[in-house]
Amino acid sequence: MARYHAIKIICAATGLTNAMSEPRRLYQQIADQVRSLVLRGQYPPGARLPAERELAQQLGVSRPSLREALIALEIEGAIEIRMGSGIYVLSSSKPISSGRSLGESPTELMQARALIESALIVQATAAMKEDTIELLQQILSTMRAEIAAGRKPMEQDRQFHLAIAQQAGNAVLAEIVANLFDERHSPMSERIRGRFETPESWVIALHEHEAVVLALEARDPLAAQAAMHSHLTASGRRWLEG
Amino acid sequence: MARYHAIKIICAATGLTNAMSEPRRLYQQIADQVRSLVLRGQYPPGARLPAERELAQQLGVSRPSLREALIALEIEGAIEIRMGSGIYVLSSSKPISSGRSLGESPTELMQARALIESALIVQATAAMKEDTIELLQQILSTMRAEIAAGRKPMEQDRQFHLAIAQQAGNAVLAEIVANLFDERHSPMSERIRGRFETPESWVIALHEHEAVVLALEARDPLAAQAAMHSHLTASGRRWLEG
DNA sequence: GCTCAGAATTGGCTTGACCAATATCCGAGA
DNA sequence: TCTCGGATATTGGTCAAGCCAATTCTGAGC
Repeated sequence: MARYHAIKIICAATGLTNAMSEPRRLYQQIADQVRSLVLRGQYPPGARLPAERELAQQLGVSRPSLREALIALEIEGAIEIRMGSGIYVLSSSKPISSGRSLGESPTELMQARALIESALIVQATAAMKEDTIELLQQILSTMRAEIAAGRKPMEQDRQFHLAIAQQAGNAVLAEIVANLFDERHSPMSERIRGRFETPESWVIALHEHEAVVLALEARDPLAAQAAMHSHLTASGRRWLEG
Repeated sequence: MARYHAIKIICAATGLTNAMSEPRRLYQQIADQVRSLVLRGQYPPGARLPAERELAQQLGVSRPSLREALIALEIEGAIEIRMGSGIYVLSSSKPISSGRSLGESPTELMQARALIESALIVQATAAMKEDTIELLQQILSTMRAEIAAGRKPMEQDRQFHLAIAQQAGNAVLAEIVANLFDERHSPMSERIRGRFETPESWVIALHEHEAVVLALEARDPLAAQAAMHSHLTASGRRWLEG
């Protein structure tokens, strides 16, 4: 009884409906709620959140469920829980304490990709073969079809970046590029991802990919580097800001 | 009552005493327990863990506490929880850059390091703090002493590259740099290494490191990039050709 | 004004229960 | 004998209420 009530409240506040959103676990929804409270500036860094009992009641959920969400946020590094004292918002910038390398920030992940793939594509341009360019164009073609069909061309995206990396002829770098790409879909990252995967954002991403291929066709290393760097930084922004 | 019993059991199994170990939260201790069960091979990737109720009883803790630990492990990507089905062990999450293939090609490994660290040091130069430069000089100083004493300043070498990587302020990139460095000491790589580690070659490497620091002191990104790239390619040559 | 003990607050953890999703089993029908 | 479908058991998801422990607050006594 109370449960359905709570979910309804949460979904309404999040702008989701029960029907379309795949039923995420309650603690994830609660974590989103609390995160948005913080991001909304209602609780600035250093501030203390309401007590667990109160916050649970305020969100219409039970205390154990709230606690699960708080643990998730604690692992992310968004809050700090001090026994007997309260729940405190940490500064969004990475806490000095570190240690928890688990909380890899999406920002840093995309920065790393931008740095590595930008440098890589310079070498790849020099070694670029006609075959590879055709492959890239074919990937883009499939990407267009997927978008038109309302699907997410995630796999094509991966192939695109991997094909370029492989063209540089260094298996170590290619593996790093692949791993960094896949990292975006780790459980951690999935959770943080907002509603960034709209059809519109994929269209924009498609155009950025096309710009990269154009530079490659022209055998222009610097243009390719600029296009790739621009794509990955923009992609990171979309990912985070929705 | 039951609670103290549980903590005692856990601490005994973990080899900790209540007195000396700062009392970590229970869910963290439980997560460690489960993690060790998995690492011990008792539950290989893909295997299903006991049900929550059973596992909780087995570890001597309550179900909510166990659930908190499972959520932490789920976020880490160590396990997957499927509603109504069970808790499954995921393939051990790989570090961002690792894997057996890395060590198999020393040439490519050093090329990758050259590309990444060269790009990285450009950003690091901009963010370089006086403290870090002093740290680097201190590392070089120790390096000189080690060489003079006839030892191999391997650890100082590692610290040097890591300190620069960390200065760029990106944990993901820093981790990659560290992993690539360590990769050189994999069994495979060790075997390939020739006479590389003569005192003379270490002296040359020391001078290359000094050139990097000089460029950093001058706040000259391009010079730093050139020095780092030159160092790593030369280092790769020495490693292979002896 | 300061100190310190006790009360109030707050997180930590447990017990017990019910709901919902999934898996399993077993019998009816082909 | 095999297959299919539904009843049943298993398993995760969530809630309610309560007690313990750490911290903070309060006020009496100095």
